[in-house]
Amino acid sequence: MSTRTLAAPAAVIPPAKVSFKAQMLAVREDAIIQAVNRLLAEKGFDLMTVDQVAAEVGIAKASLYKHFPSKEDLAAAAMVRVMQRAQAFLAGLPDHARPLDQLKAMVRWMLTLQLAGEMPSLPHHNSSLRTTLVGNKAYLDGLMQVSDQLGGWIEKAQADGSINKSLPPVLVLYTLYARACDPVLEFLKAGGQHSDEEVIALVLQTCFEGLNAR
Amino acid sequence: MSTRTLAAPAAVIPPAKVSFKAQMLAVREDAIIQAVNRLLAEKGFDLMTVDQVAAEVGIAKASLYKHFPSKEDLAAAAMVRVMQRAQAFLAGLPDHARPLDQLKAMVRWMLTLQLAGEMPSLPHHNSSLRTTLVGNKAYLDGLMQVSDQLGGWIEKAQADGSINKSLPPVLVLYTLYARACDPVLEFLKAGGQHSDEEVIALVLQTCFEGLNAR
DNA sequence: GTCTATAGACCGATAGAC
DNA sequence: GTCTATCGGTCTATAGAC
Repeated sequence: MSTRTLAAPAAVIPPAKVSFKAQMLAVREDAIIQAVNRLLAEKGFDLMTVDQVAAEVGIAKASLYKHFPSKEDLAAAAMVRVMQRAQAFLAGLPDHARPLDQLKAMVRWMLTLQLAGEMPSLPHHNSSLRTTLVGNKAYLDGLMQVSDQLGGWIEKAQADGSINKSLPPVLVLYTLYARACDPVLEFLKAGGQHSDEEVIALVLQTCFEGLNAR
Repeated sequence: MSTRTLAAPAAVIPPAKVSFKAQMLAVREDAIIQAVNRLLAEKGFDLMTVDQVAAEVGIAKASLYKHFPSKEDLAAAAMVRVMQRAQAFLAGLPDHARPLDQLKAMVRWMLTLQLAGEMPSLPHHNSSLRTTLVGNKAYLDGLMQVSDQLGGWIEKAQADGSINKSLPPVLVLYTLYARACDPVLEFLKAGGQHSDEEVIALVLQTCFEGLNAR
């Protein structure tokens, strides 16, 4: 990651060589992060071992530590990637849509990610992991940007009357974020009575419409 | 536990002695379970060590294994206790209330338990733990009874029009259960802007009323 | 004196780190 | 590929009850 930002200007060092090395690093790092992401989604942080990551990528465990100094940093890198994907998704949304629909689209994206087994699950407890995440600027920046975007839509949606004005915006934001680790998805999927699309539609409905009849 | 069910009739063995030993065992078992429950709520299963449990109870680790054959069984015992508390709470509810209010009362109870730091948090991943739980009759029985009770109220609430009839009852049940590990509580509490009672009221509202304006 | 339960050392495995 | 720490689980010497 830092190799790219610290790379010398193209005029000083032949761009092809630097770009090649950088590409190599980037490609392998991406493979690592993808493996970490998948394993985090499948087993969670605690049950994921660094050996499994190395095995899945097909490299030596020691090579992992050339890229990431600890298991916590591996998880953080996966979260950074998720944030980048989230930002990319948000950037691709049509900006003329209703704020409520933007929010629903975002939640739908998170639910889809979770059902696809690509949503990392980190334990809320575990102080070392939290410390690493809080100290990761890329992650925090991504989280802040996403939160700002969503927060803006929330306020707009409350202003236009589509979201309950009496709810604190931060509650709405947290409630949306919580869908990223909603166990209801897993339960419903395990029941086998509904397709993925139905599961998503149901959870979206309970999230925005609630359980009460209208 | 089996000592009591296998105890000889009072006429054969002095009841005081048996009762004393049994009481000792029961009291200590309860202390163990209480400690496990607290540690499970505070740190989660993976970060809880049996040494910590022994230290908190004030007994030797080996003594723990006189009562429970494994760490997983410790967690299961804590869950059994939670289920018993849930059943006791349900039994204490006025049976003339509206089904919707019964459900809300139950969710409120779960949220209160969580805020009090008494709701064990178990990792959904972790096959050995799941195996132990599935094999624990007391836990399964408790879960089934609670689910039957809630399921009955859900159907009644849908029949009387207070809960959305288009939602599968099992979705409603899972959505209620999910409040037991809702990260929104933790987030809101960390924000420090709301009292516990406000947090509970807000989460209850989003759960039943949703985020949309009515 | 015997028997049980305890305390605390101890072991083996596993996983993170280098 | 090794080193070390940690943790789940066991073993043994001992203290205290009867």
